[in-house]
Amino acid sequence: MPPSAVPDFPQLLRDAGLRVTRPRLAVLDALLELAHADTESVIHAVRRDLPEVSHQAVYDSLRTLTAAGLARRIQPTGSVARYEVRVGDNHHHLVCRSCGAIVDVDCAVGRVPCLTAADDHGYVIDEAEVIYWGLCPTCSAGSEGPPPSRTPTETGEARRV
Amino acid sequence: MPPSAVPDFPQLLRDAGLRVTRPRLAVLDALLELAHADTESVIHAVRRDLPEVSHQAVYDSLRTLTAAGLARRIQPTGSVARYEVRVGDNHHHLVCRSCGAIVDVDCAVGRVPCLTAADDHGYVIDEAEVIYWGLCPTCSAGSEGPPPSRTPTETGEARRV
DNA sequence: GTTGTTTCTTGACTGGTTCAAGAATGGGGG
DNA sequence: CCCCCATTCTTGAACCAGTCAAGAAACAAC
Repeated sequence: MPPSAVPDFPQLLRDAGLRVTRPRLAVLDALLELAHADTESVIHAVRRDLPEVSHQAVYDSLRTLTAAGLARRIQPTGSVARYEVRVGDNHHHLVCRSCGAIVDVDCAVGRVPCLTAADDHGYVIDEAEVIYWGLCPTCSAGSEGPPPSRTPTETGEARRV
Repeated sequence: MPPSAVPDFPQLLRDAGLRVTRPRLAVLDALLELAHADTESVIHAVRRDLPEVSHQAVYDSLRTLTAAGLARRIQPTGSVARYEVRVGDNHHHLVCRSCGAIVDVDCAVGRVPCLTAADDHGYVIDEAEVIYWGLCPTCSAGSEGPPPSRTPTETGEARRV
């Protein structure tokens, strides 16, 4: 993918066999802008362009885009569903136990990391999802108590792995 | 840990500074028996021993045990919360996209897999959680349609990684 | 045994997500 | 360029895992 090129969303939708609708384009724009947005954030962003879209349209679009592989849905334990546009690289996520902030991290080992499980139990594996848990710089600095901007996600003491 | 030894749950609770109550012991027994049980399954299992426990007691116990590190909570995207007793090894999970079945897999690479992120972004990382997604033998055999025993977790075509 | 704190019971409630019926819209064929 | 039909969106209600709150019961130290 050319660096910092704006994706041709209408074409991507057509390639996936989906209709090109304004809600879907607005949702894709919102995902591109927001990074790890929950559904509510997406709804708000979409309504800046299209004030009249229903929340249901956003839910439907997110589901359709996810099923088509244009978006990716993640849901760290204790969090609501979050979405991101699916870019070509296989990156993973780093989640703060205290404030829930999420950042992307590249694969630890080359391009395809722990993809091969030690024993596949007969499963046909198509994806390895990795979530690193810890404390973000802000939360680990003021140990314990800096006011979380989000609902603390099952706050617990950090455990050794 | 001695192989196939029954854990001394009362002692484990005391060591964690928790009171030894019958609901908690029953929850631990249920987790040991069930493996990746959702809350409803735990409630049913617990009520075989203690018919009168409230669902709230189970929720509280699961939260407390998780916070104390005696249990582990996982929540694959699209699924409800599931719990397992926390054993010493650092294993991961293999989830069927179609029927939601979950099995354990050992670490891919030695004992600590992709634990070290390529860039920690200043986070203090304490755990790496790996979920492999795919189709279980049953679901991949009858391609598409064998009646899922559970709610299909956001069924989508298998994607390449 | 007594006492004080933690935990459990009961019952109501929340909020993210889904369901359902009908209106609107996108896009290929005429 | 317009028509038509399947797909998609709007509206409004419902669902359900999980949480909150107040009082009763149980655990554990003395």
